[in-house]
Formats: sequence, structure tokens, C-alpha cells
Amino acid sequence: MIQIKFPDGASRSYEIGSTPFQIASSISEGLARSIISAKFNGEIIETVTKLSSDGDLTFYTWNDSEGKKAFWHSSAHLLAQALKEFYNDIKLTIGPAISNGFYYDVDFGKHAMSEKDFHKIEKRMIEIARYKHQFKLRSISKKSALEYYSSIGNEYKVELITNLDDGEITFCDHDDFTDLCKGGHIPHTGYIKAVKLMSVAGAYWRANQNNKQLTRVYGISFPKQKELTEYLELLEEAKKRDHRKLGKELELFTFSNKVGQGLPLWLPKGTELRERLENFLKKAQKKAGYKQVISPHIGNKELYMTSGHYQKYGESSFQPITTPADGEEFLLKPMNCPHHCEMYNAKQWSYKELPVRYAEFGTVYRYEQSGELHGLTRVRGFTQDDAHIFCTQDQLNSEFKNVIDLVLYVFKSLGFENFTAQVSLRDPEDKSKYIGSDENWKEAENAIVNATKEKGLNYKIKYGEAAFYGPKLDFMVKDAIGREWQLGTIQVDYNLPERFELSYIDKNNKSQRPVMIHRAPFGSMERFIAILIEHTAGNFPLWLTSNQVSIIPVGEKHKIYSEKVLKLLENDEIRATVDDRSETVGKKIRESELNKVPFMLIIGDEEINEKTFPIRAHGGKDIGKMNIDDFIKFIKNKSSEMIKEF
RNA sequence: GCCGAUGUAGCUCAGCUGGCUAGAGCAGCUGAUUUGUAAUCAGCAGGUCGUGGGUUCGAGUCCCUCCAUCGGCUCCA
Repeated sequence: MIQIKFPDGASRSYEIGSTPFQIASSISEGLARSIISAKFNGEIIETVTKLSSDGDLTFYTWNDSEGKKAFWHSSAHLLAQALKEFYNDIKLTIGPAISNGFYYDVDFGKHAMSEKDFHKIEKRMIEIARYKHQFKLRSISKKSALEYYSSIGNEYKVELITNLDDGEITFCDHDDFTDLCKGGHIPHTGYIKAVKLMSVAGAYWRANQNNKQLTRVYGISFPKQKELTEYLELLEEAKKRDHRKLGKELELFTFSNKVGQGLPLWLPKGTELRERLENFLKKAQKKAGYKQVISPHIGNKELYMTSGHYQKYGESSFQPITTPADGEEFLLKPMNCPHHCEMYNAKQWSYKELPVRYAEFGTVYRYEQSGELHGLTRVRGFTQDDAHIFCTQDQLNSEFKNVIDLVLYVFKSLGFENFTAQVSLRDPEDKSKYIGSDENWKEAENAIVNATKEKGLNYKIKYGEAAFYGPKLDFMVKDAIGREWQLGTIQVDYNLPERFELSYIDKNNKSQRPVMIHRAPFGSMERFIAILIEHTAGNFPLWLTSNQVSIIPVGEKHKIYSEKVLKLLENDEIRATVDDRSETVGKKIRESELNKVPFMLIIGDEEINEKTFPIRAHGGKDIGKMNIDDFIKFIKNKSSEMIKEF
């Protein structure tokens, strides 16, 4: 007998060779029906794997991310099988599950595959699925595995197997299809009821730009047709919220080929929105002891040689600007930190004066690869809500925590309730990508982890995600339709202070190196606003939106009264407009709706006589009658509801 | 940068296998209308079909170059 422990702490004994499926059946029929994957002693196994030792067992269903992973990975097998049937001499490589579905990378050789072929492949996948073929893992010796893939001329699988150890190689069979696979499948293909292929795209073999580019076929699958439909609806919703589309419709920003790729042009409405955000943060930062500074848009190449950025990014950046003077070179500012370091160096500092906090909405320019540009989220010129804090080692922890507070305040004020923290550390396997001593890295990493823990943040550690000069704490927010975005970042840096020879005098009259914190709660104004647009679908928080109230006179004779109402609102700093065009009321309402104006006042005889207005909210909701004073109070309350003092 | 797709009026799109002066809706302009909770009516104007080259009697349509956009990959100080 073996002793099986469950996540809830319960423990039961079973016959040697029992499978997770049998064990689930012994608990309940319903559970047995819904489990699609399992974990035993920390390892993902099949529901039909025979257990032969004591251990911890966790069941996974479709509702667990591990369950989805098994489901989608199994679907990738089906995709490969179907592709192989249609194009028999293609070479399969790998087919993992991803956060939204799965893909399979295929070398199609002389075949061309396009979206036109999706339908027949989806159809075939479902046909195969209906047969409820079991996924069966089979151990195979390295020698025979290599022989098999050499014989069919698949050099990719050969390469994969070469890197595996003998004894740990398994093939997975279902129907008449076999694939190299380490496991993690659903019990049989019949669970897969709905399949949708999403796109084809190029992807490098082993993610290396120097390798051959394969064709990646993306798909997603579900245990119920209804879930596929819902997923497709979600994608539709995401399309509607696309900041590129809304940015155009709401006249927030634009791009021009003549100006250049990836260089956003902020239109008046977008600029107003952006300035409101900047002022909001400036106000909070002032309270938190930051000083605003301004630095120029270019800097001498020497500056970036000192910081080390030139050596790291020089080749792939906007190239130096030359001057009439021989040998003189300037770079477009790709980040603000070196400038701020030199500002710090402008005078001598006493420990009594630290921390020093320099903040700047600094516009920077980076030559992003052309294929990488995307709306406002990835551009070549953008403005960071940057600040650098120079402090003593002793102050680091509390300064870091203060920054966390500021970031959380920003998120809260803008309606991002759902977020997680990601601690990005150095890749312990490959330290060559980073600069700075082991000693400093260790201190910096500890500082971040400790502050994050003390703040009680829900965090994940990611290795290999650190910046080249230091570890960071990134904030990932979930938007209104469940997508995750990286927003604010806080980074500890021991490196730049060293390179710029920053110093302060401690209480023993000795020169010391300060520690530097880089931070940007928004990340960049461009990216933040893009995410805010998608999060709110263009319905910005009332305190941010450019036109809060649209006043619509019914007829010409109501115009003068409408102007009076406008004045009253403006006196209380409420942003409103009167739509006095000779259009129908219906049309004006429609346009206000399309422009996502939060409130509408329609003014006619009745309103003028009664001096009260029925208020129409965006979306057509009637929120009752108010007189002008109550309405002003109402708007003011609504605006300040979200945005409390820092 | 790489792979694939796309590029027709300010916007959204039609234009079949190459064949008269390239179409529609919305937006715009002009005029009429003065309107009661998501589109009043009429008229007008607007395009060297992304760019440059080629094939052809003839190119929006076929081929090549470049540019841009989109979906990915790679990258993201």
C-alpha cells in the first residue's frame, strides 16, 4: 500500500500502482470526471500514471492553470497530428501550452500554410478528438529515439533529444500519432470539444535570431463550445478597447509617416489628459519630498560612456549627432539617470541632506526595432515619469517602501485594483549580461525582496528579468478584461553611483557612496495612457476626462440659458461645453455618447422653468433631477471619490 | 531586424479572373430645418488607388523595389 496526502492535509492509503484517476474516483465520481491532470511530489503527471510510492497528490481540473496547461498542450498534439496529415513531409519541433492556448512550431519545408487552411485543420482536429484517443507515454532509449528521428530526417527533434539524458526520454502516443514529449496530458482527446486556430507567425528555432525561422501556428481549445464563443467575444471586446483605435476616435494622439515611425504626436485632448496625469503625480511627489528638475534632450557621448549605456546600447541606438567641432558627439537622451547623476554631482552633500529625490518628466528616445513598435505601448520617443533617489544604505529600505506606497497610491487613484508585484532578479546562470559586483547585486536584491515582503505585497520572483545594472520590482496590473500589463517599476542601483563617483560626507567626515533608486510609477506617459485607455475603454475617471459635461440646448431659444449654466459650471472648475449647433437633440446626444462624455444636460423650456435638470449619464442612464448647485456638488464628489490626497 | 498578411477619399469599406471619366456610408462644406434623450433633409466637394519601377494596346487589379501598418518572433536601458 502507498500513503497519499492531499492538499487539504488529508491522507489515505491506496494499492501500489493506483492512478490519480482511480484515486479521484475513490473520492467522488464528479471529481474523477473533472480531473484532467495531476501533480505528484511536485511533478506534473498523467491521470493514468501508476503511483508506486508515498507522496503528495494534487488534482487539476480545467479551472486550474495547470489543468489548462495540460489541456492545451494535449491540443498541440492534435494540431501536430492534423498538420502532419495534411502536409506529410513537414518537420515538427515543439508544441507547448502558453497562457492563452498553445502553439506548434513547424518547419513546413516547401509547403505554404496560411489562415485559409485553418478551417479544415480545426475540423480535422475535432474529428480526431471525438474518438477519445488516450494519450499514452512510453519510455524510449536515447539511441532508439535518435534513430527514429534521424530516419525521418527531423534534425530539430534530434537536437532536442541529444540534449536529453538517456532514461528520461518519453514519446507520447495517441491514435496513430507519436511525438517526443515529457508528459502532462489530459486523459484522452475527447475532452477537447472546441478548437480555434488563431494565427500563423514566424518564430526562430530555439528563440535564437541566428537560427532558421519556423512557422508557428497558434491555437486555443476548450472543453465546451460555449467557452470558445466567450473567448472570442473577449477578443472582440479587446479590439473595441484597442488604444490605437480609441486614440484616433477620441482625438488623443496620432502618428505621421513624415514625422517618423514610433513618434507619437499628442493632440490637444490627449495633451490635456496627459498634463492632468502629470500634475496629479507632481502633487503627490511634492508631498513625498521630491524636487522637480529639467535636463536637456541630448547629452555628450562621454556621459553615456561613463554610465555604460553607450557600450551596451550604442550600436542599436539613434546614432550620435555630430557638430562642427572636430570629434564632438552628442546622443539623443535615451534615459534620464546620467543627467540626474551629474545634477547630484553639482555640489557636495552631507549625510544630513539625504535622501535627495530628483524627479523629471523626461522625454527619451530609443531606437526600437521597427517590427517592435506598437501604438503607444512601444515607441521611439516617450516621456518617463522618472525620478532618482540618492540615499544612504540605511535609508534604502524605508525609501524603497515609500516608493511602493506612492506606486500603490497612483494605481488606486486610477482604478487599477488588481495587481501583483514581480521581483526581477539576475539570471544566476548567466552573470555576464550584468554589470556590477556580486556584493552589490546581493545587497540590492536583498533590499528589494525585504521591502516587498515588509509591505506585504503579493509577489513573484523572476530570474533573468533584472536590468543590466540592477534588480527591480515591477508592478503588473490586471485590466478590466483580465489582461496583465507591466506598469510601474522601482530599481535599486549601486552601479551608476560608482561610475559617476557620487558621494556624500558621513557623520565621521568620511566620503561615502550613496545608493540610487530609479522609479517610475506610470512607467512612461505613453504606455500608461495606452493601458488606461484599454482598461477604461476610453471612459476615463471623471477627474481626468477632458469634457465632463455636455450641455445640449433643445432649441435656439435655450442657448442663452445654456451658456449661463456653462458659466456656473466653469466657475467651479467643471469642464463642460455647450453644443449649440443646429442639429437635432438626438444627434447631439449620439455624438456626446460616442465621445464618451460622462454627463449630459439637456436644456429646454421645462428645465428653465423648473430650474432643475434631469441628468443623463454616459450610456443613457438617467440619474435623476438636480438643481445646478446639487449637480456641481455631485460632480465634485464624483471627481474626488477616486483621488484622495497622498 | 526576421517571417507572414495588409495598404483604394478624413474614417469604415466595395471594386470578380487586367478593359469606358474608381464607387458607397459616415465625416466635411453649402443651404433648408430650431429640433426633447444614440444619426433631419437636399445639394456640393473630396482619390496621381502607400512609393518608385516593370510587364501589357490597356494596371486599383499581374511582377519587382522601397515605405508604412497589422499579427508574431527577437529585443525592451
